[in-house]
Amino acid sequence: MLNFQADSNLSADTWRPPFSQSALKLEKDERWSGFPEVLDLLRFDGQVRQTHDASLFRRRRLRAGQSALRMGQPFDGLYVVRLGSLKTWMTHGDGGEHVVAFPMKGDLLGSDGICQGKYLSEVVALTDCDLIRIPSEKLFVPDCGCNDLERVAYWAISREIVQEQSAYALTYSPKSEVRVAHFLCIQSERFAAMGYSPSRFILPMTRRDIGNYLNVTLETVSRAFSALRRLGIIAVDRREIRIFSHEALRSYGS
Amino acid sequence: MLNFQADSNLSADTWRPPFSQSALKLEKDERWSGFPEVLDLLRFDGQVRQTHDASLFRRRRLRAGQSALRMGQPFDGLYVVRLGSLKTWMTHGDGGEHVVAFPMKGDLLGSDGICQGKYLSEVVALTDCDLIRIPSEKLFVPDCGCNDLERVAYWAISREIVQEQSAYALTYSPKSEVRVAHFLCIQSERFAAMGYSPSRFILPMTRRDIGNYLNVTLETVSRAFSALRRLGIIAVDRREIRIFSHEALRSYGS
DNA sequence: CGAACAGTTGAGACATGTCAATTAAAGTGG
DNA sequence: CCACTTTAATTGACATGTCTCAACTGTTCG
Repeated sequence: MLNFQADSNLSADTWRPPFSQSALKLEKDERWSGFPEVLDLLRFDGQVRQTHDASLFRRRRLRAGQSALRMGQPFDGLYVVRLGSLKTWMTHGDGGEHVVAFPMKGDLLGSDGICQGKYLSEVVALTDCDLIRIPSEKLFVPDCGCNDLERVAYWAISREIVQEQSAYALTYSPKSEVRVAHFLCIQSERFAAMGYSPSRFILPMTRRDIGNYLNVTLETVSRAFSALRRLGIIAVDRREIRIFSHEALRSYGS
Repeated sequence: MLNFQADSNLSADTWRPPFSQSALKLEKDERWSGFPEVLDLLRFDGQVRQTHDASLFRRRRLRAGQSALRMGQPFDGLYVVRLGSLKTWMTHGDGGEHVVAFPMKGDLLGSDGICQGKYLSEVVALTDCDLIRIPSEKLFVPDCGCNDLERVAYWAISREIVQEQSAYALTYSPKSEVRVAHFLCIQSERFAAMGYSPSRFILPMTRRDIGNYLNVTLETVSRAFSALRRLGIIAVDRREIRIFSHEALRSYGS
């Protein structure tokens, strides 16, 4: 029986939805983040002139289900995810909705709002979230452009492009099972990049969201999970995923 | 018989692959572009401090089939397409390739190279092309960040994000015919944005490229074209497309 | 406790992929 | 300039993968 039982204990580094109990209260007084924390969250590896920048950025907390950004809303800044998982989606003109990303800790929100001065996608919190707001006033300083923050922000935006291209390439596979396997690989890598276990994590999104993201139906996602489970590559229990062979998952279908 | 005959004359504003005869020779001496031309190409609608910026940017010409950017190559700047059509693709790890964009006049190339210092996708010219190089020296000036160019570049990068999201949403449709119809809509709009006819143009890419881009086989693309032709919505002759009803094309499948 | 939702699984319909044949166009070399 | 090859594109027949519809279970939430 490969299926992972929900009642067994999760290890300390297993990712789980944050603030599920009352973690929010524990840091009630920490409502600001500094520039170094932003750099750390973004995993910025370049050089900045003044690491002693004393700028403080206001945090914004969201309950699961709340909107972080609304489509059409005027651009008022970028957000860095400090904690939590979100879902970015666009309406497809004719009413159809399409999930385009699942932002997590360290990801940037709102970068699509710069060019038209308004956000062009909707971002909703899947779990309780903690965001750091980088207001447009600090981004676009007209008097002096000598601004480390601006440089870092644009570096992060370039990274967004890469991530989107990767995500786009994700949907390029003839078979849905391969797409799902690849999706799990990417999720695993992202959890690893955040410092959590790459072999055991809880997906914050529904099967329907995954299917929408991968352009298959939720039933197909479920069947793909079951197929991978039968092969002994993963274990599935609701939204909890355990990966037994990253190699098999990565090379699945090729 | 709706099928458009190849031997009939194309109107002046119908887009056709540039430099097909000897247009290159005509502007042999124009090897530089100024800042205003870059702004115009990018269709930048914001404010810049000094429109009298005398910066000149070197152009780079490519023959059809030549690479504009190679994956892994160190980042040395961004490029703005002045003329021509290109194809951006990524290798998918296991050898599979995926077309992620079809850049055209006014589009930005190389924005995925900033965050890791090397280009992460391959860009190849589908037609003869003329690019404007914006070197990284001019983009990242360490001594004084009061740089309009940098601001415009990042604005354009934000637009890239939006375009990619739209392209990603493109693949979200249950049926392949809908995807192909939507693809033609987008192409039409892009030709219109460049000042060409939205109702009559020549696709620069093969059916295989389109299929790869939309994640269907080339036969399915061909069948979708034929289906739309039989409905009287479009006419197809090789790579030349005529659109008889933009409305029908846009709302197809919904 | 009942309602709503998330998820799994099955059966059948249908769309798309695969394989193959054909045509037209474009490039190649004598 | 003409055979020759290669490539792009269309179309058909068939196999197969995915969607649709449906039933059922377990969980969550009021």
